[in-house]
Amino acid sequence: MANQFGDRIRQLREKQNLLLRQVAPQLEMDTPMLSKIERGERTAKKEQVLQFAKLYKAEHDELLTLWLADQLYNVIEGEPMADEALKSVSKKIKKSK
Amino acid sequence: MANQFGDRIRQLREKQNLLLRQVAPQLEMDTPMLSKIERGERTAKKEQVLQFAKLYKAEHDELLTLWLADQLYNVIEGEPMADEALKSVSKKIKKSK
DNA sequence: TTATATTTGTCAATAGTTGGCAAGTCAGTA
DNA sequence: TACTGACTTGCCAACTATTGACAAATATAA
Repeated sequence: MANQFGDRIRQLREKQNLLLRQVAPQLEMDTPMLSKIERGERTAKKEQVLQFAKLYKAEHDELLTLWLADQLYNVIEGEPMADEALKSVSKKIKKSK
Repeated sequence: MANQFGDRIRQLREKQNLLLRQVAPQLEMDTPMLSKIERGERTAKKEQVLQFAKLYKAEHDELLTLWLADQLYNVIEGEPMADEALKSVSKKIKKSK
């Protein structure tokens, strides 16, 4: 499973010398839950991505991109046609702009 | 919602002059269910994509790509960072090959 | 050991999905 | 106006997945 988001928020937390138990309450979750999110065992919800960004003074866009990428990866993981499908969606998006 | 897959299998069915009630039983589903899949109200499961391909003598790869693209689209629909996320996943995939 | 940090396991509650039926619409025909 | 055939809509019970929370286990350091 992909976990770019979790890896990043762990990195941010450690860089700021914060403990799980210090951060978790600020996101209204318990310590085990935050641990799971950082390790990719659970996924953060979208609103929480924003909260993480604020808390760590990180770019919301960066975290959101990682979070989205993880979800996309879960869809196409192991799929032989993954590349084609990704291209097709990219095209579709560009048109809709 | 994206429905490239549904549009395509409807197109295939109509091209071959088949009725919902003729096709549905071959996929072990009822007529309303097939109608819903074609209109994108429900999503086919992966095994069914293969069955559709056989039934309509279509390329499995083509249908699978459309089916995947629909799912990807649902993840990034309306997301401002969609493009970045898609690119990031494409890169990641190429590396893992 | 003891204390602190993190991870693991489990579970009930909740939310989401599935398959199927009954009833509905719609178009064409008599 | 009915009738028929093709498709769609609405609904719901059964099933599956996800959630949040807790206790307990493990790890790390003094």
